[in-house]
Amino acid sequence: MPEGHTLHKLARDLSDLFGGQVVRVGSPQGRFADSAALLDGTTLVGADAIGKHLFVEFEAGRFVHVHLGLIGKFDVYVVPPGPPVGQVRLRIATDRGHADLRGAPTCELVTREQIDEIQASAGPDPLRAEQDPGRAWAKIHRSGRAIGSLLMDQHVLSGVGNVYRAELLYRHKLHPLRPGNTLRRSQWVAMWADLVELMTDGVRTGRIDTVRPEHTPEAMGRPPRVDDHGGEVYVYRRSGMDCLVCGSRVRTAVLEGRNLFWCPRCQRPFRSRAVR
DNA sequence: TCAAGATGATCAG
DNA sequence: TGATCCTCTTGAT
Repeated sequence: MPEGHTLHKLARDLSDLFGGQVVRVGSPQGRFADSAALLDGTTLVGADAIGKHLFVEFEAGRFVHVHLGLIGKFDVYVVPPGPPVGQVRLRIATDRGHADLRGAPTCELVTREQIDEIQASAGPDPLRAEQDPGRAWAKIHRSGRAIGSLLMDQHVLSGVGNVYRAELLYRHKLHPLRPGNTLRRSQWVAMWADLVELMTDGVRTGRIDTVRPEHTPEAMGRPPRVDDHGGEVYVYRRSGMDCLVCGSRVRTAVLEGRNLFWCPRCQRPFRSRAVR
């Protein structure tokens, strides 16, 4: 589930397990073998995330940059390592635990300067302190692009993926195809505050829950359900199912190659009254 | 056993 | 806009 909260939780877990420790670093699959050899037996300083980018810092100013893409996984285990299972690109290990990276399109050694470049081009990240949501607003309110597209653009906003996009738009009663330049600043301020709260919760729990207590199936007198991505949501991957609030069929479409989900009644075009 | 699909991003045309 | 990369799971055959 590689949205921003996943990477921030990973950074925290890696720092907790390996921070300040001399670690063994390897690449069982072999594609990161040369770089891993440089890091093997050195001290892992800590890890940090910027949006969907993860940076693991080692001594001597060496950083591993990981991007999980659509299918990558970085699993952290608090048990000593056993034989690698599957295509493990990168393994970090001590006698206390290990972490295995699989499927990531990006796993590379980078310098501090390269990290600064990535950070400079990234939009504000709701999960980092002292971020300026006004930088995102400056792009949104000048753009005729769909808000559903702008929210996913990592140069506009860092860390939001398909699930948070669908759910944030639902919670703010915004149709995903509504142009960014038709939004009011007050709407964006509320959306940013909501993102900070939802994503912070996601880091804590490791899942995406967006349904307000008054809208849970239990509160609405409906049978409980389980979403297969491990979280309680309003519309994401619920196409053809009934909206939890109004009962309309949730719709789906493809926007810029990605699946879009919305409720046609709760999220009418050019209306913005909040669900709350 | 095989193909499709998945919570991303980049590049060529 | 479509192709490509990366891996694993699920469902169809």
